[in-house]
Amino acid sequence: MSSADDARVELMRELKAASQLQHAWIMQAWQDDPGLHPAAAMLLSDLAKHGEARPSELAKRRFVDLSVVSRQISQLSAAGMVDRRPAPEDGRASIISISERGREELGRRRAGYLKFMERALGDWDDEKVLELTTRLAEMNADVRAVLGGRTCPV
Amino acid sequence: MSSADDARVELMRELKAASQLQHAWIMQAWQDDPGLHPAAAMLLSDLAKHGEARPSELAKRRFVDLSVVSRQISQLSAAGMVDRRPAPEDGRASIISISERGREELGRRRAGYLKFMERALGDWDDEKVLELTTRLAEMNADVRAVLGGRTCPV
DNA sequence: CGAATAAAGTTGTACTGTACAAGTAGCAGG
DNA sequence: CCTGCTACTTGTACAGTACAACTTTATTCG
Repeated sequence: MSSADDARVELMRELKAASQLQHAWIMQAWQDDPGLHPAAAMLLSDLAKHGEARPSELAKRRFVDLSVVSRQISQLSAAGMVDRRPAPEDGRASIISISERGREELGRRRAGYLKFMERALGDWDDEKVLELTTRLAEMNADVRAVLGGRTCPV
Repeated sequence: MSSADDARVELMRELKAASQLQHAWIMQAWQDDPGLHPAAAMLLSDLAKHGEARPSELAKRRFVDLSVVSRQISQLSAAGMVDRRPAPEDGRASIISISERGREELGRRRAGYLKFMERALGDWDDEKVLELTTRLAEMNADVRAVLGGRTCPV
Protein backbone atom coordinates (compact mmCIF):
# COMPACT_ATOMS: atom_id res chain seq x y z
CA MET A 1 0.00 0.00 0.00
CA SER A 2 1.49 3.30 -1.05
CA SER A 3 1.71 6.26 1.26
CA ALA A 4 -0.90 7.99 -0.88
CA ASP A 5 -3.21 5.11 -0.09
CA ASP A 6 -2.34 5.46 3.55
CA ALA A 7 -3.40 9.06 3.43
CA ARG A 8 -6.74 8.07 2.01
CA VAL A 9 -7.26 5.40 4.62
CA GLU A 10 -6.47 8.00 7.26
CA LEU A 11 -8.99 10.34 5.70
CA MET A 12 -11.58 7.62 5.98
CA ARG A 13 -10.71 6.98 9.58
CA GLU A 14 -10.93 10.61 10.50
CA LEU A 15 -14.24 10.92 8.72
CA LYS A 16 -15.67 8.02 10.60
CA ALA A 17 -14.27 9.37 13.82
CA ALA A 18 -15.81 12.74 13.07
CA SER A 19 -19.19 11.06 12.58
CA GLN A 20 -18.96 9.32 15.88
CA LEU A 21 -17.79 12.37 17.75
CA GLN A 22 -20.54 14.37 16.19
CA HIS A 23 -23.00 11.76 17.26
CA ALA A 24 -21.64 11.86 20.79
CA TRP A 25 -21.94 15.58 21.20
CA ILE A 26 -25.20 15.93 19.36
CA MET A 27 -26.72 13.39 21.70
CA GLN A 28 -25.29 15.24 24.64
CA ALA A 29 -26.66 18.52 23.41
CA TRP A 30 -29.96 16.90 22.67
CA GLN A 31 -30.28 15.71 26.24
CA ASP A 32 -29.66 19.20 27.51
CA ASP A 33 -32.30 20.58 25.20
CA PRO A 34 -34.57 17.87 23.86
CA GLY A 35 -36.50 20.11 21.51
CA LEU A 36 -36.22 18.27 18.26
CA HIS A 37 -34.72 15.04 17.10
CA PRO A 38 -31.34 15.40 15.51
CA ALA A 39 -32.12 13.91 12.13
CA ALA A 40 -35.26 15.96 11.77
CA ALA A 41 -33.19 19.01 12.60
CA MET A 42 -30.92 18.18 9.70
CA LEU A 43 -33.89 18.14 7.41
CA LEU A 44 -35.05 21.43 8.79
CA SER A 45 -31.67 22.94 8.18
CA ASP A 46 -31.79 21.67 4.65
CA LEU A 47 -35.13 23.35 4.12
CA ALA A 48 -33.80 26.58 5.55
CA LYS A 49 -30.88 26.55 3.21
CA HIS A 50 -32.45 25.32 -0.01
CA GLY A 51 -36.02 26.50 0.35
CA GLU A 52 -39.17 24.51 -0.11
CA ALA A 53 -39.02 21.11 -1.73
CA ARG A 54 -40.94 17.92 -2.25
CA PRO A 55 -40.24 14.90 -0.09
CA SER A 56 -38.68 12.99 -2.93
CA GLU A 57 -36.27 15.83 -3.62
CA LEU A 58 -35.28 15.93 0.02
CA ALA A 59 -34.67 12.21 0.00
CA LYS A 60 -32.50 12.39 -3.10
CA ARG A 61 -30.54 15.31 -1.74
CA ARG A 62 -29.60 13.34 1.34
CA PHE A 63 -29.37 9.91 -0.25
CA VAL A 64 -31.84 8.39 2.15
CA ASP A 65 -34.99 6.46 1.46
CA LEU A 66 -38.17 8.37 0.81
CA SER A 67 -39.85 6.63 3.70
CA VAL A 68 -37.34 8.11 6.10
CA VAL A 69 -38.04 11.61 4.90
CA SER A 70 -41.75 10.96 4.97
CA ARG A 71 -41.67 10.09 8.65
CA GLN A 72 -39.40 12.95 9.54
CA ILE A 73 -41.74 15.34 7.80
CA SER A 74 -44.61 13.89 9.78
CA GLN A 75 -42.74 14.59 13.00
CA LEU A 76 -41.78 18.08 11.97
CA SER A 77 -45.26 18.82 10.74
CA ALA A 78 -46.82 17.62 13.97
CA ALA A 79 -44.44 19.88 15.85
CA GLY A 80 -45.38 22.82 13.66
CA MET A 81 -41.88 23.23 12.29
CA VAL A 82 -42.79 22.83 8.64
CA ASP A 83 -45.76 23.61 6.46
CA ARG A 84 -46.97 21.24 3.80
CA ARG A 85 -49.11 22.39 0.97
CA PRO A 86 -50.32 20.30 -1.95
CA ALA A 87 -48.17 20.53 -5.04
CA PRO A 88 -50.09 22.61 -7.53
CA GLU A 89 -49.31 20.44 -10.51
CA ASP A 90 -49.27 17.02 -8.91
CA GLY A 91 -51.96 15.75 -6.59
CA ARG A 92 -49.75 12.99 -5.30
CA ALA A 93 -47.04 15.25 -4.00
CA SER A 94 -46.83 17.97 -1.42
CA ILE A 95 -44.45 20.82 -1.00
CA ILE A 96 -42.65 21.22 2.28
CA SER A 97 -41.38 24.50 3.60
CA ILE A 98 -39.96 25.60 6.91
CA SER A 99 -42.37 27.49 9.12
CA GLU A 100 -41.67 30.52 11.22
CA ARG A 101 -41.57 28.32 14.27
CA GLY A 102 -39.17 26.02 12.48
CA ARG A 103 -36.83 28.92 11.85
CA GLU A 104 -36.93 29.89 15.48
CA GLU A 105 -36.20 26.37 16.60
CA LEU A 106 -33.39 26.10 14.12
CA GLY A 107 -31.95 29.34 15.40
CA ARG A 108 -31.99 28.00 18.93
CA ARG A 109 -30.28 24.80 17.89
CA ARG A 110 -27.66 26.69 15.96
CA ALA A 111 -26.91 28.79 18.97
CA GLY A 112 -26.33 25.60 20.90
CA TYR A 113 -24.10 24.20 18.21
CA LEU A 114 -22.10 27.38 18.04
CA LYS A 115 -21.60 27.37 21.76
CA PHE A 116 -20.12 23.93 21.51
CA MET A 117 -18.03 24.88 18.50
CA GLU A 118 -16.71 27.84 20.41
CA ARG A 119 -15.55 25.55 23.18
CA ALA A 120 -14.09 22.95 20.87
CA LEU A 121 -12.62 25.09 18.13
CA GLY A 122 -12.17 28.30 20.05
CA ASP A 123 -8.62 28.79 18.96
CA TRP A 124 -9.24 28.16 15.28
CA ASP A 125 -9.09 31.27 13.21
CA ASP A 126 -11.76 31.83 10.63
CA GLU A 127 -9.52 30.98 7.76
CA LYS A 128 -8.82 27.55 9.19
CA VAL A 129 -12.51 26.88 9.67
CA LEU A 130 -13.26 28.04 6.19
CA GLU A 131 -10.54 25.94 4.70
CA LEU A 132 -11.78 22.78 6.34
CA THR A 133 -15.35 23.57 5.41
CA THR A 134 -14.44 24.20 1.81
CA ARG A 135 -12.48 21.00 1.48
CA LEU A 136 -15.24 19.00 3.10
CA ALA A 137 -17.80 20.54 0.81
CA GLU A 138 -15.67 19.64 -2.18
CA MET A 139 -15.33 16.11 -0.96
CA ASN A 140 -19.04 15.81 -0.35
CA ALA A 141 -19.78 17.09 -3.81
CA ASP A 142 -17.44 14.55 -5.35
CA VAL A 143 -18.87 11.73 -3.29
CA ARG A 144 -22.40 12.78 -4.18
CA ALA A 145 -21.50 12.76 -7.82
CA VAL A 146 -20.30 9.19 -7.60
CA LEU A 147 -23.22 7.99 -5.49
CA GLY A 148 -25.73 9.79 -7.63
CA GLY A 149 -24.16 8.89 -10.91
CA ARG A 150 -24.15 5.16 -10.54
CA THR A 151 -26.13 4.25 -7.52
CA CYS A 152 -25.34 0.59 -7.78
CA PRO A 153 -21.84 0.08 -9.08
CA VAL A 154 -20.86 -3.39 -10.13
CA MET B 1 -25.10 35.96 13.37
CA SER B 2 -21.68 36.93 12.15
CA SER B 3 -20.14 35.53 9.02
CA ALA B 4 -17.68 33.66 11.19
CA ASP B 5 -20.63 31.96 12.83
CA ASP B 6 -22.02 31.20 9.42
CA ALA B 7 -18.79 29.47 8.53
CA ARG B 8 -19.08 27.30 11.60
CA VAL B 9 -22.66 26.42 10.84
CA GLU B 10 -21.59 25.45 7.36
CA LEU B 11 -18.85 23.30 8.79
CA MET B 12 -21.43 21.53 10.86
CA ARG B 13 -23.65 21.00 7.88
CA GLU B 14 -20.87 19.60 5.79
CA LEU B 15 -19.83 17.30 8.60
CA LYS B 16 -23.33 15.95 8.92
CA ALA B 17 -23.59 15.57 5.19
CA ALA B 18 -20.29 13.74 5.16
CA SER B 19 -21.62 11.33 7.78
CA GLN B 20 -24.69 10.60 5.75
CA LEU B 21 -22.82 10.19 2.52
CA GLN B 22 -20.38 7.92 4.22
CA HIS B 23 -23.24 5.90 5.58
CA ALA B 24 -24.76 5.66 2.12
CA TRP B 25 -21.65 4.41 0.43
CA ILE B 26 -20.58 2.16 3.24
CA MET B 27 -23.94 0.46 3.10
CA GLN B 28 -23.63 0.13 -0.62
CA ALA B 29 -20.18 -1.34 -0.34
CA TRP B 30 -21.35 -3.61 2.43
CA GLN B 31 -24.07 -5.05 0.24
CA ASP B 32 -21.55 -5.80 -2.46
CA ASP B 33 -19.29 -7.51 0.04
CA PRO B 34 -21.13 -8.39 3.23
CA GLY B 35 -18.10 -9.66 5.07
CA LEU B 36 -18.18 -7.69 8.25
CA HIS B 37 -20.46 -5.14 9.79
CA PRO B 38 -19.37 -1.57 9.33
CA ALA B 39 -19.13 -0.56 12.96
CA ALA B 40 -17.22 -3.66 13.86
CA ALA B 41 -14.84 -2.88 11.05
CA MET B 42 -14.17 0.50 12.60
CA LEU B 43 -13.23 -1.20 15.81
CA LEU B 44 -10.98 -3.57 13.94
CA SER B 45 -9.28 -0.67 12.25
CA ASP B 46 -8.77 0.92 15.61
CA LEU B 47 -7.12 -2.22 16.89
CA ALA B 48 -4.89 -2.37 13.87
CA LYS B 49 -3.75 1.17 14.39
CA HIS B 50 -3.38 1.34 18.14
CA GLY B 51 -2.61 -2.24 19.03
CA GLU B 52 -4.23 -4.41 21.65
CA ALA B 53 -6.47 -2.84 24.22
CA ARG B 54 -9.08 -3.59 26.80
CA PRO B 55 -12.75 -3.10 25.98
CA SER B 56 -13.08 -0.12 28.27
CA GLU B 57 -10.18 1.61 26.56
CA LEU B 58 -11.75 1.02 23.18
CA ALA B 59 -15.03 2.45 24.40
CA LYS B 60 -13.37 5.55 25.79
CA ARG B 61 -11.38 6.06 22.65
CA ARG B 62 -14.50 6.16 20.54
CA PHE B 63 -16.84 7.79 23.05
CA VAL B 64 -19.35 5.00 22.89
CA ASP B 65 -20.83 2.94 25.66
CA LEU B 66 -18.90 -0.04 26.89
CA SER B 67 -21.83 -2.27 26.07
CA VAL B 68 -21.55 -1.36 22.42
CA VAL B 69 -17.92 -2.34 22.30
CA SER B 70 -18.63 -5.48 24.23
CA ARG B 71 -21.10 -6.68 21.64
CA GLN B 72 -18.91 -5.72 18.73
CA ILE B 73 -16.06 -7.66 20.23
CA SER B 74 -18.35 -10.66 20.59
CA GLN B 75 -19.19 -10.45 16.90
CA LEU B 76 -15.59 -10.02 15.87
CA SER B 77 -14.47 -12.78 18.14
CA ALA B 78 -17.07 -15.16 16.80
CA ALA B 79 -15.88 -14.34 13.31
CA GLY B 80 -12.28 -14.99 14.30
CA MET B 81 -11.20 -11.46 13.58
CA VAL B 82 -9.89 -10.71 17.05
CA ASP B 83 -8.25 -12.66 19.83
CA ARG B 84 -9.16 -12.12 23.41
CA ARG B 85 -6.88 -13.21 26.15
CA PRO B 86 -7.42 -12.66 29.83
CA ALA B 87 -5.67 -9.63 31.25
CA PRO B 88 -2.72 -10.92 33.23
CA GLU B 89 -3.26 -8.63 36.19
CA ASP B 90 -7.03 -8.38 36.25
CA GLY B 91 -9.32 -11.34 36.03
CA ARG B 92 -12.32 -9.20 35.14
CA ALA B 93 -10.80 -7.75 32.02
CA SER B 94 -9.60 -9.18 28.78
CA ILE B 95 -7.19 -7.89 26.23
CA ILE B 96 -8.31 -7.69 22.67
CA SER B 97 -6.01 -7.85 19.72
CA ILE B 98 -6.56 -8.16 16.02
CA SER B 99 -5.98 -11.62 14.63
CA GLU B 100 -4.25 -12.55 11.44
CA ARG B 101 -7.60 -13.15 9.86
CA GLY B 102 -8.74 -9.77 11.07
CA ARG B 103 -5.83 -8.15 9.35
CA GLU B 104 -6.65 -9.89 6.13
CA GLU B 105 -10.27 -8.87 6.31
CA LEU B 106 -9.29 -5.32 7.10
CA GLY B 107 -7.00 -5.32 4.11
CA ARG B 108 -9.81 -6.46 1.86
CA ARG B 109 -12.12 -3.79 3.20
CA ARG B 110 -9.51 -1.13 2.77
CA ALA B 111 -9.03 -2.14 -0.79
CA GLY B 112 -12.75 -1.67 -1.31
CA TYR B 113 -12.70 1.71 0.36
CA LEU B 114 -9.76 2.81 -1.71
CA LYS B 115 -11.49 1.73 -4.89
CA PHE B 116 -14.39 3.95 -3.98
CA MET B 117 -12.12 6.79 -2.96
CA GLU B 118 -10.35 6.48 -6.26
CA ARG B 119 -13.63 6.93 -8.08
CA ALA B 120 -14.83 9.77 -5.89
CA LEU B 121 -11.62 11.66 -5.25
CA GLY B 122 -9.66 10.53 -8.27
CA ASP B 123 -8.64 14.01 -9.24
CA TRP B 124 -7.50 15.08 -5.81
CA ASP B 125 -3.78 15.31 -5.50
CA ASP B 126 -2.12 13.85 -2.45
CA GLU B 127 -1.51 17.21 -0.90
CA LYS B 128 -5.20 18.03 -0.95
CA VAL B 129 -6.09 14.73 0.64
CA LEU B 130 -3.45 15.21 3.26
CA GLU B 131 -4.58 18.72 4.03
CA LEU B 132 -8.17 17.69 4.58
CA THR B 133 -7.10 14.72 6.65
CA THR B 134 -4.86 16.83 8.82
CA ARG B 135 -7.50 19.43 9.45
CA LEU B 136 -10.09 16.80 10.25
CA ALA B 137 -7.72 15.10 12.63
CA GLU B 138 -7.10 18.39 14.37
CA MET B 139 -10.78 19.03 14.67
CA ASN B 140 -11.40 15.57 16.01
CA ALA B 141 -8.68 16.01 18.58
CA ASP B 142 -10.15 19.29 19.73
CA VAL B 143 -13.64 17.86 19.90
CA ARG B 144 -12.38 14.85 21.81
CA ALA B 145 -10.69 17.12 24.28
CA VAL B 146 -13.93 18.91 24.98
CA LEU B 147 -16.03 15.78 25.14
CA GLY B 148 -13.50 14.00 27.27
CA GLY B 149 -12.75 16.92 29.49
CA ARG B 150 -16.20 17.68 30.67
CA THR B 151 -18.49 14.95 29.60
CA CYS B 152 -21.60 16.70 30.82
CA PRO B 153 -21.32 20.42 30.23
CA VAL B 154 -23.85 22.65 31.92
C1' DC C 1 -61.76 7.62 -23.65
C1' DG C 2 -60.33 3.75 -20.75
C1' DA C 3 -57.02 0.35 -19.21
C1' DA C 4 -52.41 -0.50 -18.10
C1' DT C 5 -48.35 1.29 -16.26
C1' DA C 6 -45.59 4.39 -13.66
C1' DA C 7 -44.68 7.56 -9.96
C1' DA C 8 -45.18 9.97 -5.15
C1' DG C 9 -46.08 9.14 -0.66
C1' DT C 10 -47.48 6.41 3.41
C1' DT C 11 -47.30 2.63 6.41
C1' DG C 12 -45.65 -1.98 8.10
C1' DT C 13 -41.67 -4.54 9.34
C1' DA C 14 -36.88 -5.57 10.28
C1' DC C 15 -32.27 -4.65 11.43
C1' DT C 16 -28.10 -1.84 13.04
C1' DG C 17 -26.07 1.14 16.20
C1' DT C 18 -26.52 3.21 20.14
C1' DA C 19 -27.57 4.21 25.37
C1' DC C 20 -29.10 3.08 29.89
C1' DA C 21 -30.05 -0.10 33.54
C1' DA C 22 -29.57 -4.35 35.90
C1' DG C 23 -26.83 -8.19 36.73
C1' DT C 24 -22.25 -10.97 37.28
C1' DA C 25 -17.62 -11.73 38.43
C1' DG C 26 -13.23 -10.37 40.10
C1' DC C 27 -10.47 -7.05 42.96
C1' DA C 28 -9.14 -4.12 47.12
C1' DG C 29 -9.30 -2.04 51.65
C1' DG C 30 -10.91 -2.44 56.24
C1' DC D 1 -14.01 -12.24 55.14
C1' DC D 2 -17.35 -8.44 54.22
C1' DT D 3 -18.19 -4.28 51.85
C1' DG D 4 -17.75 -1.67 48.19
C1' DC D 5 -15.67 -0.74 43.70
C1' DT D 6 -14.51 -1.84 38.88
C1' DA D 7 -14.79 -4.35 34.24
C1' DC D 8 -17.55 -6.37 31.75
C1' DT D 9 -22.04 -8.71 30.02
C1' DT D 10 -26.79 -8.98 29.11
C1' DG D 11 -31.59 -7.13 28.80
C1' DT D 12 -34.32 -3.58 27.00
C1' DA D 13 -35.55 0.55 24.46
C1' DC D 14 -35.25 3.74 20.84
C1' DA D 15 -33.47 6.39 16.67
C1' DG D 16 -32.41 5.99 12.04
C1' DT D 17 -32.42 3.57 8.22
C1' DA D 18 -33.97 0.26 4.24
C1' DC D 19 -37.16 -2.57 1.85
C1' DA D 20 -41.66 -4.07 0.62
C1' DA D 21 -46.66 -3.63 0.28
C1' DC D 22 -50.25 -0.49 -0.42
C1' DT D 23 -52.93 3.92 -1.87
C1' DT D 24 -53.63 7.61 -4.64
C1' DT D 25 -52.72 10.32 -8.60
C1' DA D 26 -50.44 10.89 -13.46
C1' DT D 27 -49.26 9.40 -17.79
C1' DT D 28 -49.15 6.64 -21.78
C1' DC D 29 -51.05 4.09 -25.35
C1' DG D 30 -54.32 1.23 -27.85
